[in-house]
Amino acid sequence: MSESTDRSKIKIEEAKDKVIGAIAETMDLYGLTPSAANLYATMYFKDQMTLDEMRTELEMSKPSMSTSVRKLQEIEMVKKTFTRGSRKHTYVAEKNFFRSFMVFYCHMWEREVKMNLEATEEAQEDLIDVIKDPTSTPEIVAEAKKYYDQLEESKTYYHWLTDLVASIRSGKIFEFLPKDQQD
Amino acid sequence: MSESTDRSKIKIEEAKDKVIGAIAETMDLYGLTPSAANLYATMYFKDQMTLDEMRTELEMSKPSMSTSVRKLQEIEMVKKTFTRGSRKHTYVAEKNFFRSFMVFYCHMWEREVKMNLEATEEAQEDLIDVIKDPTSTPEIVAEAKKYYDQLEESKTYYHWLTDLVASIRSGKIFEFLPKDQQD
DNA sequence: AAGTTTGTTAAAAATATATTTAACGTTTTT
DNA sequence: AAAAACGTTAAATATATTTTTAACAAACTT
Repeated sequence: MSESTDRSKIKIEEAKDKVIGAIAETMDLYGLTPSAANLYATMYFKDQMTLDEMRTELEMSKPSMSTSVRKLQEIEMVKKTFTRGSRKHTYVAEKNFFRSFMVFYCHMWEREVKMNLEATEEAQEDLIDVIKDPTSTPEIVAEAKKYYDQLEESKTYYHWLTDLVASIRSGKIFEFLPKDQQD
Repeated sequence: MSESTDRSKIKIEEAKDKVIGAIAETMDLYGLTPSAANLYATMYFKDQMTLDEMRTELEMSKPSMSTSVRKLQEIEMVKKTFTRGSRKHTYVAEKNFFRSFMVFYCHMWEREVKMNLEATEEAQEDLIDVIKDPTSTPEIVAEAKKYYDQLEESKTYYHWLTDLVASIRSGKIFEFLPKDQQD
């Protein structure tokens, strides 16, 4: 193998590594552990990988790869694939960033809406009790009303988030914001 | 002060605490420290607060409040307000979730686009060098092309994210997804 | 059936992050 | 000018998270 071939191979690796670094840093910011972030970024340039290949490539322990890949499966950044012949499990990275975006943010936002809306509505019920209570002083009632209104107002946001999730899931958002707009 | 007044006050506090807990947990998931998350959620129900009030309310150290409030200012969840008379600084929480959404995600997505697009374009230049290099073997060229095309494809996503940020910043997204849609 | 291979679980070690205590520098009050 | 108030920085402590090593269980091979 010639030296210039070596140089080209090294240059390809360097090119990949630049992108791997950027993707991993981004994933890290999205709350993945460094090992899961690096793993996903590495898999982004591979067809498929086994646990042992991951361990070799990232020079990390097998349990670390095992937990990382499971976490990535949970958030649907990686899927298990059936490979006949080999006993080893093989995994494939999701390479469509639109799909990753959809799964990641929709999941996050739905959780947020559910949790906060439930708390908000329970709180509003409590506040209504206080407002209706004939023994409450006018000051107390006024305070309860103030918070009730603030919470009512905030619900607009949660409803909007719900709509946003729906429009992403259905793909309708791409009618408004097309995918192929240039620069 | 009567007992039923006490009961009402307690009920109001409970109502607030439910929402505070939910907001704080969400913020936590968004990468804030517990202390900053709790602080923001607490401030959500207050007109304004000084550092000492924060310390008393959350029963935490002053430096902890100081760092937390600075972090919250950075991401524009809290603003410093001028209060005449008092030497103490006063802070106000952003109560419009739409604005918080805009600032938080636009910042995050712009960072992601800048970072990943830069890395992608640098990588593509390297790959073009390899492809153009007359000493590269056909196999090497084919490999370089494969990665080049994969990167080119991914740019569609970054362009779309850029458009999404623009439509949120400009408010145009609300023409497509109105704020006041009911349930 | 004994011995491998593969992947996971559990405990331990390593690392990173969050929070507090103590010290400092400014500004203000007396 | 000395003392107090306020906020921040730096070092130390506490806590949580991540990763590894070691032990295990299940499936397969011989």
